[in-house]
Amino acid sequence: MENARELFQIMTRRLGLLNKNCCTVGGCDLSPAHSHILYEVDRRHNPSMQQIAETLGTDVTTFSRQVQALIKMNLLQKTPDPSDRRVYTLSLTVSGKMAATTIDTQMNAYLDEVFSYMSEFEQETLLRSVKLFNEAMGKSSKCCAPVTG
Amino acid sequence: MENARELFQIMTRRLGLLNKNCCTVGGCDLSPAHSHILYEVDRRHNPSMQQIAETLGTDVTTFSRQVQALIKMNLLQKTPDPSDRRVYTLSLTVSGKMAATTIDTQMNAYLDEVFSYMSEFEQETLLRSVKLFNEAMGKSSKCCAPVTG
DNA sequence: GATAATATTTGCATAATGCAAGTATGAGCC
DNA sequence: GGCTCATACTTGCATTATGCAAATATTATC
Repeated sequence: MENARELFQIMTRRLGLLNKNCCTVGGCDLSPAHSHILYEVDRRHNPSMQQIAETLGTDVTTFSRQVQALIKMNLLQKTPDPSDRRVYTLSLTVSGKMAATTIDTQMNAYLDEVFSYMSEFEQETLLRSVKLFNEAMGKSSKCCAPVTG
Repeated sequence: MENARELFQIMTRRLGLLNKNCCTVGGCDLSPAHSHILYEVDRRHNPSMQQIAETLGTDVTTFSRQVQALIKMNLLQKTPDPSDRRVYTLSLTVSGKMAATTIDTQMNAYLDEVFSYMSEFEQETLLRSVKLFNEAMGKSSKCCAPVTG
């Protein structure tokens, strides 16, 4: 396990599995895709549908349907933007906010458990490194460019 | 962007998009799922179907069909295990090996580009940290346990 | 040699995806 | 104002992906 790609491949695979497992929230069984949407809407301020879809790299039509599903589950709200009536603004319902928080807590709990196998110093180094890595990816123009954050 | 989950969420999203983009290899347009299979078969020695499916966290029946698709694309081979005829052993064809290598190269090239926005020291620290993190996840019993490597 | 366990495949029903086309609103220009 | 074009979002439709239950074939157990 020497080259960079290898390390990241294994890591993302594991985190992906984690994502699958951590999405069961109070009866509702959220797919990773749905969980990602809640996460992203939560961290933004009244984003439009298009913005979130682009950020997540999802086709808008697929995204439209995912949003419909989340609305039906009473986790998401769609509000028409008064300044441009073509646009819909997304926000979490109370249940949606709760679901997002629960998922976040579960994920962090799992990460804490993993961190227990690392020293304090190693943890901090890891988080600092990932932060720098994210920033570097943000600067890169090659691909994955639409992802902000 | 302060808690651990947040950092990893953003990172995996970006790397996921990268995976999507990097899978176009010589005409063949591989899905991330297919690419993961090639990757995993490549790094193992004649694994069984079950082993790979479990490692990737995929249902065996879904996996069986993914394998069929890759065989049809002439990237993968299925050989009956002489010592247990229930078992099929997977291996890459020459084209499959080539595809896997190409993807690996593309991914590493992209990562190199990203690394250009980081200092030598930061890169090394990142890779060392991720390695430790992977090992820690391997030790964790909570979830994602089946993933070896 | 009968029964249980394992590895893989197929049937089937469901869900996810994305392109093309449709609707509704806004912007630019005469 | 009114025509044309661009934009934000939704629906039709065909394709693909998914997973459970059941089938098949082989091996292990007793």
